[in-house]
Amino acid sequence: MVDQLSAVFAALADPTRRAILARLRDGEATVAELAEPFAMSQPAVSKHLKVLEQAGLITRTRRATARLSHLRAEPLRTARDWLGDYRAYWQESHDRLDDLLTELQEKDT
Amino acid sequence: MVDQLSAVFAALADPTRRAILARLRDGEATVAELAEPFAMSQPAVSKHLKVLEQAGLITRTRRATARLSHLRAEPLRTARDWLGDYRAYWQESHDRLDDLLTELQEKDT
DNA sequence: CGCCTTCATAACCAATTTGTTCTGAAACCA
DNA sequence: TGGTTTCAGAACAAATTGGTTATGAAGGCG
Repeated sequence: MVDQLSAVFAALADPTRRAILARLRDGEATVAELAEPFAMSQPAVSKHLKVLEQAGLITRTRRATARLSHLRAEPLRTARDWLGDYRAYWQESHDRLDDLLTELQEKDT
Repeated sequence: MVDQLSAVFAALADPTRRAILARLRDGEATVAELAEPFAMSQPAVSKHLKVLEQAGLITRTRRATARLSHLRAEPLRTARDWLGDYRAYWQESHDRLDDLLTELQEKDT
């Protein structure tokens, strides 16, 4: 994988990895904890964690024999910024009033 | 690919496909026009277009012998919404003042 | 009609992805 | 020290991806 953005999107393309990220919003977790919800072996989860780490979406620390994963959401902001460049194209109508209403709606969110 | 979100992120993971989407912001284009910037065969580009179409990111129409691709940005909004759920996690500090400032800053953008 | 242009599809190939099982390293615990 | 827990890495297999070349279908044009 050459660029950061491709790595992030590729990491997000897998539902298991998205679920792992969602879990990590509640705080750090061990590999076993992260593996628990999935019908998949521990090494498979370790591989997913490696993908997430290489995309910069998690960092990892040790505590005793456990390896803790931590969410690192910064690259998600980059991805979101990229998507933001298309904001003008995902509204059907393009007349002035509609743009204004959308603009106001944006401010509210 | 099971779900829509995975398909969209997978489609975005390729720089060629992101470049195609960017080009389509300037309006519809033929396969030949889309292929022109890339050092790659026409069938390769056709395959990329198929991936984009299946992710719902383009629609296609005919005009004479040409097949025109049109940007359909709606799924990008869905992807951006998903990323938005992590907004609270991509700022380092989490104290109240910082949150308030970020909140205000958000409204400005 | 016959030709040309535009493009999709088929067949193929190499590399990558996503899972598996087996093994062993690292760090704590009795 | 020796055992246990936690996890990563190696080796393997199957499916997918991203490219190729060859072919032919669809639709104007002389």
